[in-house]
Amino acid sequence: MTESRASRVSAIAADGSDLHAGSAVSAEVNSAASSGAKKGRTGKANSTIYDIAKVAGVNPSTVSRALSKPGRVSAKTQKLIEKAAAELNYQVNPFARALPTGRTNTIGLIVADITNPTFFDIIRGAQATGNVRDYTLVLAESAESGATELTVARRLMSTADGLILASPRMNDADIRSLFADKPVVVINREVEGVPCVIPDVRKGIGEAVRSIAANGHKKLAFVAGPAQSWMSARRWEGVQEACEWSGVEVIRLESTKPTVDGGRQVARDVLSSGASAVMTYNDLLAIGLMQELQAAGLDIPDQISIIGFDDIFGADFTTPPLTTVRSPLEACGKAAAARLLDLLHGNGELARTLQVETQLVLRGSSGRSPAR
Amino acid sequence: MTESRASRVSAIAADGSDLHAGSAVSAEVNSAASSGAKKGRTGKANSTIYDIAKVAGVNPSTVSRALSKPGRVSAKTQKLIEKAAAELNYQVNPFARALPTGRTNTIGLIVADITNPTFFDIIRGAQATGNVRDYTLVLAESAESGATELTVARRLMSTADGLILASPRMNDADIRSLFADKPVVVINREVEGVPCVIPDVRKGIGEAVRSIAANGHKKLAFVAGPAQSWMSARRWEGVQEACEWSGVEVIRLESTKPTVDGGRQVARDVLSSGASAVMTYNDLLAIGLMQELQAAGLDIPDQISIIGFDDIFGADFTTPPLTTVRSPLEACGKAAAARLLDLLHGNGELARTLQVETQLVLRGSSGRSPAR
DNA sequence: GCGGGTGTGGCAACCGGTTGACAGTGATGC
DNA sequence: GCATCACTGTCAACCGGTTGCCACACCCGC
Repeated sequence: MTESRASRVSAIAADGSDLHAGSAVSAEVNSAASSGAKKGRTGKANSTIYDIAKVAGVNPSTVSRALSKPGRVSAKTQKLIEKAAAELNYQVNPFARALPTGRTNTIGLIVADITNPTFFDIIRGAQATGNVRDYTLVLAESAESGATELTVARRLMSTADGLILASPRMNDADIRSLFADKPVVVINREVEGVPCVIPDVRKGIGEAVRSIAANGHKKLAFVAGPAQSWMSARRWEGVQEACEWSGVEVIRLESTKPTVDGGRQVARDVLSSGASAVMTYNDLLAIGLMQELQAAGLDIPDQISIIGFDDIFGADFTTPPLTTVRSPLEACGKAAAARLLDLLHGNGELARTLQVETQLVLRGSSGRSPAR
Repeated sequence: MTESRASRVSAIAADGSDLHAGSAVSAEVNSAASSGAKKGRTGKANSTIYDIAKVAGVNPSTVSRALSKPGRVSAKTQKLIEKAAAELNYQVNPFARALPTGRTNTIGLIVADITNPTFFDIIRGAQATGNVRDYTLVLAESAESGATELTVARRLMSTADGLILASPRMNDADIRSLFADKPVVVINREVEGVPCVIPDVRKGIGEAVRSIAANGHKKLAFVAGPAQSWMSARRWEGVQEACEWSGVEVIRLESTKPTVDGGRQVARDVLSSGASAVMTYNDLLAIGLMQELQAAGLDIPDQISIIGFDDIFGADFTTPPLTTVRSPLEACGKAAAARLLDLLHGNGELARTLQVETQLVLRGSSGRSPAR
């Protein structure tokens, strides 16, 4: 039987070791490409470049070149080999390719929590761009901890060609040390010396605060996110700045956690603050806050206006639908992947920060200040 | 236990050559584990079993065995090698391991759409279980098409040890042909001869319809999902059965697509149907429907009751929050992964269908029939 | 006709593990 | 005391591509 390739009998538990362990989810998207040969049964017996070489009557190395070094072989041989490859329904073995080259055609993406909808669109964007350029995106979760994040990043680094860090929790020095090793692109944070993609909060916030001021609100509360969040700090800065500019008084409230629950918990502080408009660090907080305020009998937006951040999936499920400052998350993911791939292919410009624009999405949860 | 460590980050690109193409997202979750050696600069220069062999003064093959064949080497040598491995901060190269064995410690999961929240919890569950057993989960997207699904499945099959198909669109024969090749587990559908994990719709539907009947509703509309959806058919059957049992009249309405938009579009039919309660194929339809009905001035649940299916993320963001029949999606993901791993390790029971229970989650969108 | 340049293909040595076959060792059995 | 056997470790041949180096052809110009 020709080489049968270790039928998946396997066995072997490969259970965990003392250190490490980890797992991964990886999403693959087809692009075009029919699988080649017709019928299903082409199944298992994958062909190799050796098979192709035999059919085409050339050396395996020539096949390898024909398939991966455009122009290295003559047009005639090229045709020959391509025909044979198609005939045998050949597909490269990614492992075999990765072994000698170290090139895996894989980029890593690390997020704090796979199920956080904020990251959803980032994943999708990065995935889409990777897809186009024939790269696999490997997604890793850091469980919201800077330490595990670094561990995970190092491990991922060993099998991926480059890394995208979305809202990383680890410190700048660690990120730079990763970057020293292989290409890295950071999303939602600015790190000196490392290419970054960040939403330009000012435009969206400016629109939001202007809208608030125009609606007659005099006092705005900002519900902050996690203390270590770079993005939360930027948003707070932006809000302060815009408020100063617009002559709106602003106060800052703290949340326990950036979730729906955290939003509920902050409702009391919001009420006692006397603000007639609220902006929250993210949409989940806004949704929780809105639920709690409505439960307390408040009418939104007639009695209090609420504006979130991000425009996540479900932000328009609420009643009234949530007004929010949209971060173009999918665009961030796309841009980050594109930069990373450029870096990998040497078109690497200097490490420069790329800003993508935010914008206010006006829906029902914000409106005129109650005539008090 | 000791050995193993299989860093299996992997992810595998399955990229390809001219044909093929595709990309993947893979999510990794750390577990515990400090990365081993202290400082950061251990960086790139990965050590190999050859390095360990030199340090420990044994043959590389002995190292290989010590690390992956428990009991094959003497305890003394084992200790020696482990010490050397730890010292060098060794991590197996997953590609090198995969090449000769064909074993990738990777399982594939195919969903129709990565951004569909229904699959979210399935992904998370499968991921969690895979993680525990030291397997990487590779997620592939089929773009809702049976044909691309098969293509993607075949490709994934070549790099994964087994496959999980969530709500597959391809036909039974194709699924069986995949199963003939490597272990496959299907979620949300029953395929003769292939292990399946499906929610037992009856319990949840029974509860829902009983609640509807108890609230005095006489006529229920069921908004169906895609024609080729196995799950939609089961739900319709379940609803019919339960309605017969409870003496509620039921009619079936068709939706254009199983999304929020589809829900909006079906609102007219719902209104003209004269039903006072509606169950929809999934939550997205329910949410869209609710929005449209509310926009038309209807009060929910006072004038019409709405019940969805799945209990996706955001189902409780609505006002009123959505009553829904929860499918334990995360449990499905976990169970499917567990079955697949059992299959891979030979503990494979016969192909049997596993049912997980559904339950009614009573929230605000359903209530008493309007006294008409 | 000869030296030099360019375009092509072959050879063989990797990449880093895995594994079947086998040899050396010591223990055990009779 | 010798054959048997279980236990350990080594040897070497893979897995399937990639790539540096070289050889051979062929074309060119002089």
